[in-house]
Amino acid sequence: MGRAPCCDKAGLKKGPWTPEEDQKLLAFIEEHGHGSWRALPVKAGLQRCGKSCRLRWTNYLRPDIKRGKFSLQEEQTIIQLHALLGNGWSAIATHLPKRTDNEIKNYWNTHLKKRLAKMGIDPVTHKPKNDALPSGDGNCNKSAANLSHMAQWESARLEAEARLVRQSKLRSASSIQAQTNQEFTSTSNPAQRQVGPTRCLDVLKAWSNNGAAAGGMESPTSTLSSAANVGSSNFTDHLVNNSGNSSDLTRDENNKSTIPLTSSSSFLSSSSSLHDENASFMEKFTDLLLSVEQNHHGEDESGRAVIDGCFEDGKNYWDSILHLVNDSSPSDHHSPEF
DNA sequence: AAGCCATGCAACCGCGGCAGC
DNA sequence: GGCTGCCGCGGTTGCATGGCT
Repeated sequence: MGRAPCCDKAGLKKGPWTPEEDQKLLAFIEEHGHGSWRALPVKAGLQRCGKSCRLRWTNYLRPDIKRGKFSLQEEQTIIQLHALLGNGWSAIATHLPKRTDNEIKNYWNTHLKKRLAKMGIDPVTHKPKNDALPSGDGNCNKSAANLSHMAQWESARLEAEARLVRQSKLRSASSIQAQTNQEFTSTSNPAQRQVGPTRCLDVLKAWSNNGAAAGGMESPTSTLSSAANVGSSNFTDHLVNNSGNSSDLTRDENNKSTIPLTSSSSFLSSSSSLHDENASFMEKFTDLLLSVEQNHHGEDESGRAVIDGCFEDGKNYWDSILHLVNDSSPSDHHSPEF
């Protein structure tokens, strides 16, 4: 079964794009916008299928694309968002301005996945590979359940935001030629502007404040599947109560769940000092990443030694991050309230 | 210098979701 | 409500490049 290939017609070119083709595509989109991708190749005089044109535009020709090496902050954001969203590259990409989902996906597969593996962390679950987490007491499990519930919320919210971004882009597509450069370079999309790379740290801080640092905290994704089994908890009650009025909530038709869309302002209380705390956190997490990076090309064993140093006494990946959060937070008064 | 291998990245492919009819 | 076509996403492939032997 399956759909017939969109461009199986003879005469349609495949493979690498030539500068001439790029120029044609660019010129056409700048003048007319892309409109229907299906019809674009003919109008633009290109012997390509619409799909190929869309891909070339979104992944390469778009003026807002930032190329080159990923910064450590971007890496951290990717890792953290991947822990929440899994392989939701488009959703992750909405939180990394100027990066495409394809680029992020490639970077994950070629760099970050390997690095996490080298750190002894399963890149899929973001848990230590030979994880032998103690079952802990009831409180610990409860905290884990609460926090995983939170992670589920955050994950759903991020996806909803990503969806809004996509819809917004669709709406603006028709007028793209009038604002091409400005729109893409300034990230005028409100949803996209709201969501800075540091927002994911809110979740980490929340985990921290919910006793995760007490040890044995699982990664969000690792518990997502079980989160649905968690009943209404104090935490989630607070979450709903504190999420502002009902206008802050929107119904996500795909996820069939109610999701706070006003970003961290409603989901987690944020304060100006959070940025400072994040900066401090980032510095320490950067050191952690760098220590791995510096051994990236070295022997596995030497690299492992550094990793062991970073994760001594069996503390897992998330504990380390959470400890960094704690250490970076001189006062938890500014932390999310629940 | 040549061959081999690993890596990175651009591009393709197939599928699912959604909207219009 | 079912069908069809389009778009976008995620997985995968294949080529280019650089490093090593």
